[in-house]
Amino acid sequence: MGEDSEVPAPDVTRTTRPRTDSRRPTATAGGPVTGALAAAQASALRSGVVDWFAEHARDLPWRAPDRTPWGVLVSEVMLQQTPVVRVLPAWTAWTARWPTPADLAAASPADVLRAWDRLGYPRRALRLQECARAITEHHGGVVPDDEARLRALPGIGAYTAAAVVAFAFGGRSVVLDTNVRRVLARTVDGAALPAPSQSVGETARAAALVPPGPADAARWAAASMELGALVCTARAPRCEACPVAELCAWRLAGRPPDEHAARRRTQAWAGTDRQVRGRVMALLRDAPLPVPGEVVDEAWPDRAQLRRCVAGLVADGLVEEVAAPADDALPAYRLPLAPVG
DNA sequence: AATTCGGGGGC
DNA sequence: GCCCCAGAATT
Repeated sequence: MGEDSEVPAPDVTRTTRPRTDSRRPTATAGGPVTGALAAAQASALRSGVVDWFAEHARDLPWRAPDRTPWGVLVSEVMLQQTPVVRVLPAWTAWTARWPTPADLAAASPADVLRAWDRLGYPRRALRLQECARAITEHHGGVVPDDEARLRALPGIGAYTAAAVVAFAFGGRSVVLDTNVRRVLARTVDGAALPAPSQSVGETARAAALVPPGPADAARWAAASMELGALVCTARAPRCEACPVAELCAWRLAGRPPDEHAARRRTQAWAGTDRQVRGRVMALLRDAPLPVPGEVVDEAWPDRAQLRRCVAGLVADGLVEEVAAPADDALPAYRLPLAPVG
């Protein structure tokens, strides 16, 4: 990111901004779509964010002109709950090694899981390979460009399908990720953070904000996400650098605290099955040969929990059991060599 | 609607 | 230590 933190001051000379005295009706996220946001206000929001994006967009590799739809899809799956900075090196190595869906479809799951490394949620890696196989077998090796077919692929949910449509094909879709949710919660609803769970009304409101033209819609999607990632951040929002601070309901209300704070429970980590599973996966990733059960047992003090987790990993297709070398020995474990299906 | 599922970095 | 991160699938 060569861009430094100098952000041009908001263009206060532009006087076309509509008066804001018509106080925004206290619309909840699920409130009426039309009328929740004046048309002029919506227009100012979109143009402010898109113009800002034109100057401040990061040049991420999956945005490069030579990107492929498959590369975009891979990036989106990797970015599901994993920050950009950690995805960057993994994505580069991954796309160089498996440039097409057919390449990934033919790989060994063990290699796939090792390349996934510590991006987290390794089942995403397996689903991505299943996705590659489905594209290879059912779509002639070509990434579908419509939301319905994308949505039907393994590991592709509402967000990712919409994102691929917009970022790989420049199509029109409703891209509503954690960043966009937060930007709209603040600018439109005046809330510090969006509600813990995404509502139908919230989706409809986001849909109403998407520009009619495909190119504009795709640009709005990228721009609103980028604003959330770089300026309108969850922790320490940089309102002084925000292109739409002048119309942001949250800032105008004095940045009130999060109403849902009490209901947000942070995911426990220490001692959970997720930690144990992660430890086992790390052990097997680093092992060139099957690891004897006796060795796996040492990976976690609570043996019952450990064995339960290993069984879960086997059931999930993330780990393969190898027959014990002797009758009185435990089976060994390794990353799966061949796809299950 | 609520749970499960990794891992790391910023604060 | 707590919180969050370009979510999806399952129950």
